[in-house]
Amino acid sequence: MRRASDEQNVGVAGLRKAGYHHGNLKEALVSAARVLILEKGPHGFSLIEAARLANVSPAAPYRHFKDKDALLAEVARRGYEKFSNQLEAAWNDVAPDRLTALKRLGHAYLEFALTQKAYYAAMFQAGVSNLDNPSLKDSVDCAHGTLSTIISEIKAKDSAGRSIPAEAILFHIWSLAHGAATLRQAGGIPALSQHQMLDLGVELYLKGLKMLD
Amino acid sequence: MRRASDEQNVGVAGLRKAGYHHGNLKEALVSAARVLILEKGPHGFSLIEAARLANVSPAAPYRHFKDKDALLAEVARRGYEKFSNQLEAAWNDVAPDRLTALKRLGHAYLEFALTQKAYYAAMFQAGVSNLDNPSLKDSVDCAHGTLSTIISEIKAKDSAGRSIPAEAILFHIWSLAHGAATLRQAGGIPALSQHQMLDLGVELYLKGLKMLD
DNA sequence: TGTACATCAGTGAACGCGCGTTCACTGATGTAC
DNA sequence: TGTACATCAGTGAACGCGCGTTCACTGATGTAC
Repeated sequence: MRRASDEQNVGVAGLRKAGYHHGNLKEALVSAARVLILEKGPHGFSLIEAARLANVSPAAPYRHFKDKDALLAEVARRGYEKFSNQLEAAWNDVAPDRLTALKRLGHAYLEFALTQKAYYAAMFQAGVSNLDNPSLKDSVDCAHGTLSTIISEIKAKDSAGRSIPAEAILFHIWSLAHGAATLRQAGGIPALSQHQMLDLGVELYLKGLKMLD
Repeated sequence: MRRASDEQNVGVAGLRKAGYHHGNLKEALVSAARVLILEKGPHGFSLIEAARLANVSPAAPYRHFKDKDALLAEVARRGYEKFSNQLEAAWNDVAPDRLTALKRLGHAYLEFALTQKAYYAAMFQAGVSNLDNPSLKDSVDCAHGTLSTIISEIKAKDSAGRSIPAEAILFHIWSLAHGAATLRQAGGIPALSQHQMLDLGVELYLKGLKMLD
């Protein structure tokens, strides 16, 4: 059987098990959770199933995670870390101007959503409740920090000369990228790929802006 | 206790129960489902809990719905109907031009997402599986039909004179509206309301277009 | 209008299920001397 | 290097829970005559 996870780089990191001790169970559980989240969504996966996928008894995960939510939160935490890094890289990539950087940012966002569906789901579909987790909160703050840095570098006005809040611009780009990410799975428009759809949207949107580099 | 449902017009339609027969159980179950979806999301609600909310035994719902998914699908079906009507009304509302109509369409979308959270969740967060349900499929098709009509009336080019696919424009507006709808619940930008955020986004986006009325 | 009866829309008890979590345990590993 | 022992990371059986669903039933309603 070909699993969806094959296309998503959700390897079986540490899924091997030699003897009584697993050796790498924490990693194996995170991998298993990603596979299951990919298949059934962040609400559909179960700790017992993750343990099964890691060839381990149902009680074993409790040596590494306080409870089911803690595992889910760990997946989300790693997602935010990776996300933050990729957005930062896209923004800092040698770009001729801020406008191009914004486009790249949008595509980096879309790329993350498409290639890291499990992380994406854990981050944005798992419900707000896991903000309780302190180490997850740190990662979210870190991602927000990255975005804040980006925001602070954006200066823009519209064609009438009114200045536009940088947060709003970032948010609009985010909306277009998030929308494009949702396009395929909701039965989309065959003529345009998701990246093309995003590109067109951002292109038109940015025409309404005057970027001050 | 003040429930979230108070703000969402999720009444207890038909929740009364006189004697042995309920009299309006189907409606009561749909209402109950909306309340529960609002509180716990489309995956978090249970048929038994809906029955409880309608003051009825756990087996009673099966006189009106084949199974749990059928109830969820009925909620989604009604959502699509209402959605379709509201979008159509917004588009057909006496508008000086297509450009204004597009803005109104975006706001109608946002308004629906904000005031009908339970329907919205059942429609767009409940997973694709319920497309199996034929009467739900009809409603989805109906909504798509409404959008198709709208699309067919849009003719636009960008500033360089290249014509832009109408579906794409609609999709970008949808993305911005959907994004704005997600804004509050994801801890947003205090300075701009959701409607203001959408307005700004659509305004800038449409500047990049030349609408041909 | 009254009665007989089919049909409808409930009841409540029961089922099997998978889940999250706990517990006493045990085997492997690492460390002090 | 060898031994004693603490600690770590597993086991597997068990628990209580709420769920979806089924079943034989029963009370209320509607209809034919």
